[in-house]
Amino acid sequence: MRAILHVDLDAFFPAVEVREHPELKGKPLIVGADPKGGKGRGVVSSASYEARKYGIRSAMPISRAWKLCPKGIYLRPHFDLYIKASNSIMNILKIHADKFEQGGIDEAYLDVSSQVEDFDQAVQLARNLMQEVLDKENLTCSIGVAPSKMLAKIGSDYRKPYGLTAVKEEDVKEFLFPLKIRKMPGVGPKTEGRLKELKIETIGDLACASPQMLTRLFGVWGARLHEFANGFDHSEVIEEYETKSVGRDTTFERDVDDAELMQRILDGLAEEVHEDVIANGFKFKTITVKVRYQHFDTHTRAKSLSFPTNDLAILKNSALRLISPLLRGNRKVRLIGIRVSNLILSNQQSDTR
DNA sequence: TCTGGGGTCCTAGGACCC
DNA sequence: TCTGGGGTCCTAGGACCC
Repeated sequence: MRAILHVDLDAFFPAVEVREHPELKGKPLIVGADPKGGKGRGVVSSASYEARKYGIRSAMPISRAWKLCPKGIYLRPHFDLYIKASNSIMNILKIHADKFEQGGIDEAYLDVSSQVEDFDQAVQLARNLMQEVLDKENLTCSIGVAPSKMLAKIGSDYRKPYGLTAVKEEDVKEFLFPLKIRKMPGVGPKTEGRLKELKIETIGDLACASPQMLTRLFGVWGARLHEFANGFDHSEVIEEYETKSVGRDTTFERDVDDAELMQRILDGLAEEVHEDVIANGFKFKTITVKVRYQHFDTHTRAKSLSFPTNDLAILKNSALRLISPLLRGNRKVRLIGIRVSNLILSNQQSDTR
């Protein structure tokens, strides 16, 4: 029997802020960009449940959040605090898992198959974990218990906050089919729109759709969607991921057309990326720059070197050469960024590719 | 409503090699 | 003279996740 837990911390950033400042408890709290009286540029990172009552959600423009709830308490994120709290909690969870995979700052998958004799014991383990995290860290989480990662993830979201949802093998279809397609991990706004045009609204509709048609329209992803909808997901809890790329980008407070300013900012971003690369012992072969113009159309330019390097001067020069053509033509620029990929560990010899 | 910053994965065309 | 097929790498763009 396979038993997977997905643990998801409830409104994590605001919850940590409340823990540090108990007087904030019960207030509509919005962690994200500076709203600047409704003129701010940026988005909501995370909103407390009280703020969600006003319709405020993660990734919503902060200016819109301000209109919905001008009296809310708006905080800049304190990532150092969140990372510390996250690490403590992950260390608690890890102990109870055969295999452990962190899926972000506020969530993790645990394969607990050999820790339990049956499904009911897995549910009890989840219950104990929720209690242990609350006792030790004074933060709440929600957990999904299921035979697969995908179902566990949908489960953890099903009864938030401080909710436990267990989906047994024999109940999979009954649980899954009535859900909206958007609940499926990997179905975002675009895929939702395309599926709705095909009159596919629920996971049950998706399960009954022709897999050939889904593959034609969505490629390999379409085939997986169909399998997921029918409850098939054999993906494993992966202990270690390797970093594939390192990058930095920045959005200007106002759209700019000053090429010299942009060059200085790009140099600064290159220095930050370089620091990260050195700290992790990487070399890189590919450099990619990104420019987002005034109305959000975004372009990238990439160049692969014939050799891996970690040299800052090469990084800066390459980035400048790549970005220059994108900055001609006096278009106002909203964002610039730089990323390196094709990484190898710098203590390895160079022709590893 | 007007869209952050950190990433991952997929697609598709073209170059190039055997 | 009128054009194969498989594999890999590169580049640009797009969808998605937290």
